[in-house]
Amino acid sequence: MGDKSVRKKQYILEKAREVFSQKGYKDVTMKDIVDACDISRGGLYLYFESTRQLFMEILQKEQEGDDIFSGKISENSTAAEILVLFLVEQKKEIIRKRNSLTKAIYEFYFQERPEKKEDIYRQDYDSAVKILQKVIEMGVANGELTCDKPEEAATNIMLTLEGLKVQSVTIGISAELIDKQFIYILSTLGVEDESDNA
Amino acid sequence: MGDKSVRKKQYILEKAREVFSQKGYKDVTMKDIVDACDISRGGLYLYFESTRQLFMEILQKEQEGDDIFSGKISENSTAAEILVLFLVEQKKEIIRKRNSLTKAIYEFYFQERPEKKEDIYRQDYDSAVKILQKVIEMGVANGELTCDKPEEAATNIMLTLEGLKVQSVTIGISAELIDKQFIYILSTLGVEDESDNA
Amino acid sequence: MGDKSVRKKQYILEKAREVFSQKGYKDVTMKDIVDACDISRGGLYLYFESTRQLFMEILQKEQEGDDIFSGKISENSTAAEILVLFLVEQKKEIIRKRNSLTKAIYEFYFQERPEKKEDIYRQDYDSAVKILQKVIEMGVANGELTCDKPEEAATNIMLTLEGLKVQSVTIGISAELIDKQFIYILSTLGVEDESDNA
Amino acid sequence: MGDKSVRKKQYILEKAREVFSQKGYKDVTMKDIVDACDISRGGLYLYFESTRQLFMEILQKEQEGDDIFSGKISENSTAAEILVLFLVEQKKEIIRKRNSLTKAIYEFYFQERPEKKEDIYRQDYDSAVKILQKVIEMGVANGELTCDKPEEAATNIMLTLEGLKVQSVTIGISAELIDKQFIYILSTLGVEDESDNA
DNA sequence: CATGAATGAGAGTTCATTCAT
DNA sequence: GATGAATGAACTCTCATTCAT
Repeated sequence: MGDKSVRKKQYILEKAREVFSQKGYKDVTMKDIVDACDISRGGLYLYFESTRQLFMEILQKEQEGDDIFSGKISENSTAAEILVLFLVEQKKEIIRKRNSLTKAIYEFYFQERPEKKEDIYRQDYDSAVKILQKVIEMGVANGELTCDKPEEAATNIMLTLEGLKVQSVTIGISAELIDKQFIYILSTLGVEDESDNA
Repeated sequence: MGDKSVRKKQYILEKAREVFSQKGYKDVTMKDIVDACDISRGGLYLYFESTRQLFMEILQKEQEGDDIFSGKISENSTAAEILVLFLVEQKKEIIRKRNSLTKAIYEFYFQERPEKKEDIYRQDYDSAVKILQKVIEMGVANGELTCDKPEEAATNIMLTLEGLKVQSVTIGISAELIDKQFIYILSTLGVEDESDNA
Repeated sequence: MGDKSVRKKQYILEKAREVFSQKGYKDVTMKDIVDACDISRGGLYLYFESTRQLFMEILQKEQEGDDIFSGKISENSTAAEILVLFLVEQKKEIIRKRNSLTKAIYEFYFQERPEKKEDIYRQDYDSAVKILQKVIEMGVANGELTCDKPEEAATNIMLTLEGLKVQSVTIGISAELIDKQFIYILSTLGVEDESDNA
Repeated sequence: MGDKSVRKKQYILEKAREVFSQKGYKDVTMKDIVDACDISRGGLYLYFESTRQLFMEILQKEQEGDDIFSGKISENSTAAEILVLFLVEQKKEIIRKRNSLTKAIYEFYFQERPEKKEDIYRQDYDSAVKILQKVIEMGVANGELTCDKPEEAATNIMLTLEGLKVQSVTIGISAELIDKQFIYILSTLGVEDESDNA
């Protein structure tokens, strides 16, 4: 029955994900999950012992599914193209209301800081900064981009994205504002806007 | 007793502020406030009907006390000087652990979006963007700064700050990183670093 | 309201005592107490945080009410008379079914060993042994009793009583058996039986 | 499979015995047994329907294994020798922490009084009293011992042992105290101490 | 025989909120 | 105004017991 068990666990994780995306992290109770899954109180505890564990496993799955730079990057992509692809991907993430864990993730991190090893979110962030830095350095090397401080530039992009994410779940944000910011970021790197990024 | 009443209300708000700065928003219970103020359960309800109301009044007071650009700006200050002053002020805000409502504010905004009129935080944000924009435009006008898109630049500064704030309460952040970002931001506006910002 | 509060606490302790005397220690739940007192779930927690605390306070009260040697001992009482008085008192204690905490006390001590200071039961036991020893020594001194080892004799009396108590709550015991044992104990101390002890 | 079945049942009983000796009676859950035996939840129920049934069967086995007077008694043993042998055996029983069911047995008997026929513990007790009485009478007959009331003396020995057992699982007891009591008991029967009983 | 997933009752505990004093 | 005792809803977690496989 291990097979069935695994499927049920996945099922619970999916349903729980919906709950977290609707209610954030702190308000979610085991009862919410139980109701969403239509299983018994005790049944849930067979698979997960707390909302914390549930959430951490959801984050885990989330990251596994994600490829921070979608596979569409070809060998011949220019640095600017890669940056644009990355930003477009991020925009989708920021925009979507339904199914977004953004709020829940923040609430989770406000409350507890996981061990370094388990801290998937942080790992993702750090690796994204590094990759961006590489891309910028590459762009500078072949004359595409202008930038004195690739590391700071990369960090700045990530912080701006973080700011956008937060605003999207607090005071709200428009797609246009995101676009404008992306164009601005690219302009500080010497990339001039020729077309839309939507 | 109106006078006594007012003083008591202020007293409660002060004590409650401490509680919120320690525990964030969602974890705070009316009991926490009662304990912190050393008043009776029923007594608290005479002044405030919920933690929500308490928090909103704290935010209100907070804004009244704040002057986003500290009064130190003289008539002769250059645009760059004003920007630096502003950023230094923000850094203090981000760094301080004690007495910071940052986490509580985020948690509050995750949960409820107040009416526009009451939405002090948003109003502050909007006005800060406008002022920054003005300062940048001024700097561009007198040749101090270089910037094609003052509005986007101003917004970008605020978003970067937002990003820094969030990180300070999630994965943590170092004073150096903040400094580097400030220098980077100024450099994108054509201000070259000649000295420390600490 | 401190007065009312105190009275309510006493009321709860009384009702709880009944519950413990009926159900022993381990089976008693906070809900049992709540039901017995006809108060609300939360109400009980205002006074006691656990069945353990309840039970310990009951033991405390119990001991305060008890005087191990009832006040009836006159100046002229002989050692044998004192012993008989003591044993008769113990018999009452062992016999009574209703209102006896014997079972609960054992269950409590099986589970947790309180700090020495809080360990009222043990203190009582130790002091009883010492007093018995003194009485026996007194009796030996004035030729009433015969005993080479007063300390061991005193301990033996207490252990026999302990044995009787345990049997009374396990396999059961008859009043006659208790009497016979008392007579036997006295006879080992050289006191001959002239009358009944019931 | 009857054979296999029997072996499995015995296996469960052994493991369960360990659990009871560690946790007493009341705290033991079917889950504890399942975990200790490393079998399935349902599997356990095929053999035993409750912890009660388990415990009673353990007691049964226990008694079958026990011979209250170890086989070492020769034809020529004196009454005093037999008594000492018996007491030494009891001391071992009282002292050992590991594998002792003492606490569990008391908890069991506090909760339920089995039918006379099933009441192994009581049967053991009664037969021990009778045997002790016989031994004492024998000792008196051949001048070894002095005792007017052999039945009460036998009962007293058993009650003292009961008291020692209880104390060993409540407030604790030292080996020396046990020795002293044994010497005292023997002395009341006219047996003088010449050597150690350890 | 054997498994182990599933159920649901019930215990412990905390809190917002009310209300007699 | 002010108190704090009282209530009851809601949440977490554990277990005995059942049942499809």
